[in-house]
Amino acid sequence: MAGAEQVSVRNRLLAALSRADYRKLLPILEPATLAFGEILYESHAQIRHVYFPNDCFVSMLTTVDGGRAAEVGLIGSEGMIGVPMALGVAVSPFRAVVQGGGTAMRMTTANFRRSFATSPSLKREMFLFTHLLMIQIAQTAACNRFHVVTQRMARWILMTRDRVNSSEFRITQEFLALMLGVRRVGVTMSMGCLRESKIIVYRRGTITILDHERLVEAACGCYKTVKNIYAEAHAE
Amino acid sequence: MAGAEQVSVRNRLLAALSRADYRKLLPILEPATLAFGEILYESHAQIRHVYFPNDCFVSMLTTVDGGRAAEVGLIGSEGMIGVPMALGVAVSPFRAVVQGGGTAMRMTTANFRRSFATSPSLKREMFLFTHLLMIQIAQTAACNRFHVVTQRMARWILMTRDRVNSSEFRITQEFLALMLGVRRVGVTMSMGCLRESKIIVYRRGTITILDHERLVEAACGCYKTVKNIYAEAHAE
DNA sequence: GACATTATGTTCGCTAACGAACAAACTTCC
DNA sequence: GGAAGTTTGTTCGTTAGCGAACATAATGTC
Repeated sequence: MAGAEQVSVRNRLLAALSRADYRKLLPILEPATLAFGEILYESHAQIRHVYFPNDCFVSMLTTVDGGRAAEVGLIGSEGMIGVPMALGVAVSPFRAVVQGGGTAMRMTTANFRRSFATSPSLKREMFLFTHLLMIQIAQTAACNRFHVVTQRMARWILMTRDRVNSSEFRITQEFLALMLGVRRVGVTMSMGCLRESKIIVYRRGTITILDHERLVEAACGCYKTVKNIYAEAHAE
Repeated sequence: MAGAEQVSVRNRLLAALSRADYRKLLPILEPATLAFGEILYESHAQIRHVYFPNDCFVSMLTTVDGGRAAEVGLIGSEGMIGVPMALGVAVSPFRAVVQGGGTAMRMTTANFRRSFATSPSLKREMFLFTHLLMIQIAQTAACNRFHVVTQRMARWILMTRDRVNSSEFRITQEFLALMLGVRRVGVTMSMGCLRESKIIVYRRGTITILDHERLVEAACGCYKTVKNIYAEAHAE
């Protein structure tokens, strides 16, 4: 048994559990190191583990036309990877790709099923997160419809900032373009604009936010909308 | 007590319940007639009833920038309106608008909470549907990103067809444009194309599908993708 | 230091869709 | 039968983004 004691558990979903439920989970939680680019779930594939990110974060992608993919959700320490399991489904409809490397706690689906049935606070927190993820996905749908690349990109940078909890992080334009479902040229242009306005700087795979406030202005309202809903849900 | 016996229950989620659970629900289910355009939930508003459509269907809309809205989900007799209740949340994140008038069974949130806790098959079916709705929303997000108006419109017509279960139904271009989040001009153009190709005909608020097969070809793959996932989920 | 590799920058012509405005046709209702 | 309202058709100039191709710059590797 791996034991969760070796790594500091900083997942906020786990942190919200009742003392009793958390104690029950500890022995079956094992720490896992997730590297950038690692694929946790392939689309339509069986879910083997449920992950609770500590300091890593993961993109959920949906593919269309058998090839092109777009990000529909971004999950960090506020949530979990494997939401379908909470709904009794052991197949992931999305591809889950590690976006920022780091550690996570994980447990097998078998262990998860047992704990889930007997841990009321785990149930409650996971359902709440499922609800929030659904809102995030829906907002992304509307966002994709109405907002221009610069706005969507600014939103993505902000969402990522919140999850790495740092105003500097590594990301290439190519990769960012993949997430947003646009050409790399579009990202180059948009990032050029933000740089010219001294809102961000970047060089070869690293972005640094200079002016958080103006970045929020540059982003569409979807950023604030979703962030507020997440915040309200945990204020109650 | 209204009693569900007066209206034939044709909701397929209810139909999938165990005999015992269904019996428990019958006395608290009341029939409701829903008219086109009726708003079941306003965004961020309290959920008072959960609805199980018999022959009506309902759009879930997300707004951005405090005004413009886009449809993120379409729900008919295969599902329910009020998914957040299954996740323990009594506030609807979306606006729910009746798209096609008809009847539905409904129950109050208080009654729902009681039944939900004691009806395993209701739980199972509602979680499954929550999962499916999430997939539909995510697919819409990617669809909005990649596909042109004609494809998205064709997809919408097909999805609606499946829910009214008829190749002819009433819808104005103006309204369709609102759902897709595009200008009415765009819908006029796209529908003109489909008419020219003899795939559909229409006149003042009524669409008729002439060639179902070619309409599927004109639509993006998102239609088939989601439809197959729904079908597989109920084949198990 | 030379070289391959990766990341970013720039250009081209083209198309889908935008906002705005107006015209025409069909219904409804008095 | 005429007026008002609703639905559909068409046009205008403008813009964001597309696909493709190529140029430059930074980094790692032997």
